[in-house]
Amino acid sequence: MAHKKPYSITTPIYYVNDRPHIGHCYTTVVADVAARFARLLGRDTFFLTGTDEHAEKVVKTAIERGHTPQEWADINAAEFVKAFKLMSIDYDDFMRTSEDRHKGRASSYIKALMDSRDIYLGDYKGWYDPSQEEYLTETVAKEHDYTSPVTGKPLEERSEKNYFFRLSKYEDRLHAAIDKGVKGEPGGYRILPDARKNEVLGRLKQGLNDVPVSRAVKEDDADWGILMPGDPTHRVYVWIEALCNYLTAVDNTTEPNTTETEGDRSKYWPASVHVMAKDILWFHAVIWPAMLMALGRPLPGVVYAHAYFVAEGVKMSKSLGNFIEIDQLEAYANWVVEAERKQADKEGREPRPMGIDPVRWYLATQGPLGANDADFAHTKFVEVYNADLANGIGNCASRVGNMIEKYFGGEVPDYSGTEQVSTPQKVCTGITNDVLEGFERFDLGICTQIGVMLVNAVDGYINETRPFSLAKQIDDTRVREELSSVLYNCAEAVRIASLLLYPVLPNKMAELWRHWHCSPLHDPDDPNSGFKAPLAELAQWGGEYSLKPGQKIDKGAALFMRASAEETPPGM
RNA sequence: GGCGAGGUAGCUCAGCUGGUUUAGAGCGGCGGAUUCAUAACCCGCAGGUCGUGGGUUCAAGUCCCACUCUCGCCA
Repeated sequence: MAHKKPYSITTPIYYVNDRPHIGHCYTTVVADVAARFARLLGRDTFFLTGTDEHAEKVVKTAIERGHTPQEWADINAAEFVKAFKLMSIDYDDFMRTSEDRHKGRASSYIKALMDSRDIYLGDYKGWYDPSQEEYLTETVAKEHDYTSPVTGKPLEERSEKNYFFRLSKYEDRLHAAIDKGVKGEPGGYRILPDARKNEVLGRLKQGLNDVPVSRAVKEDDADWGILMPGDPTHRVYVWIEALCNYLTAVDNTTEPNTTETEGDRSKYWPASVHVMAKDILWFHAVIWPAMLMALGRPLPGVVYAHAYFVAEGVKMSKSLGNFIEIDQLEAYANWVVEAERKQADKEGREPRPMGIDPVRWYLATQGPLGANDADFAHTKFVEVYNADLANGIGNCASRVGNMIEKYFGGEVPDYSGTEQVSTPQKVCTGITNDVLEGFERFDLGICTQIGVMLVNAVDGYINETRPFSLAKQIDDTRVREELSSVLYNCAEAVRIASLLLYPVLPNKMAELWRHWHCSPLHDPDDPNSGFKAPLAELAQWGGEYSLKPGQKIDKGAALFMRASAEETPPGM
């Protein structure tokens, strides 16, 4: 098989002092959607996320709160775990940089770089921003009147011995690798989207300077973070240590050896894709590949830097305090729309909240995957929810299920009377390849669009064939046969569409499969339980996993009830 | 300040190397048809000087110049 190659994807590890917000969630949802597509395609998949914990500020905050750094990190890391659970993120590992496995292996990489003289001791003079734990260039420092551009607190002028990474040495090789990436040649890596690649190329042209990778340990330093191997007077900078997490998570045959519990993960390197927000592109597109070159490790396949979400048209910032935090996304998940309330009342059941899938849908389909920022706005959320989910896939599944229930007692009709290939079936052919192609380009949008397109095709087909009119003459054998095949075609096409929509809507599609008794999951109740077969087989029209004539289909409650922008979701 | 991207229907955007269109799609809006469905689905419409002003050309969103605005990266 052509695609048996393992697929591994990473998000950045998130700064543990942050509160999870839409930005973290977006990056992680994007990676999750890709990972789910990969698994759906039958790839052996590894999806890594985690938290970046060794910052000086973590120590500071911990002390303020009366915790040890580790306790404080534990508390906050748990918040990310919780947030990602809420978002239905199905990661394979959550790396925390305070874990031994990370510290041990990261140290060994640093040591290796020192041994190869890629890291050397030099002098560094500059303006240091303690709140951000970084040095600023003279111009930037001056511009901000020698105060922190972020917090406004005074900068410290520091001069110190520092270890440097010999980034300059890799200039040509980086350029070559990026070029190869563009051409799709082996040994290269791709920076996406193109606009970002051009930025990197442009900046590369200006030449590369070696970068400091350590700071001197202070008298009162808490023992937090990794010390420079062989030099306890220096501590490894957080960012360089953090980058190492991508490797430490899978390089698990080296010390501390964790293969016993994790299995050998070496097959998951290099990462297929590193996903991140644009602010840390440089680290991932230049410094990290250079480090890998220095370490003699293969380079990642794709470095993908998305743009930002803005809130209601306004850029999110600490000063405005307008970050869309996880609680707000949770409020959407808990939102019980008016229509659902009414419907539940009519049916005498408990009204159900919309769940997290619509939020995932919005993030995945409206998000800033390109170079431009995207907006998270309530009215737009409702519009997209209604258009794509309620009126689209939800309504389509509903009308098909309803007709099968109404005309055939809920049993999938027999379609054997047809010789012709129906429109929906035609639309379904080649779909697996289209998805595969889109996936290779990391074009997640195309992958889900194909599912939407299929749903549209079914809606159009229903209007053309008018099964509801045929049903009026259902006693006529020939009409009944035609009706049977029409509805079979609809249902089978919806089933195939649902497979393609699963990566974004795992919970809702699992729900649909339960109702239709056609779950391709190992455990129909667990959207994360894995597929019985790869998409190529699952999506085969009338194949092994298809809907079978005579099998039961339950209409079930509507997947997505229409919302109104007039309503206000809870928590807002 | 340097480098780069871009300004196309209310919104989000397609329009590759100039002449298949009377400049397109999705969403919203408006009208119609229909009833299996969640006032849903389907169909039609919406009259946008393709940022501004020049130029090249038989022919320019599609090339060139200037201007203007927005944005990204860097310093």
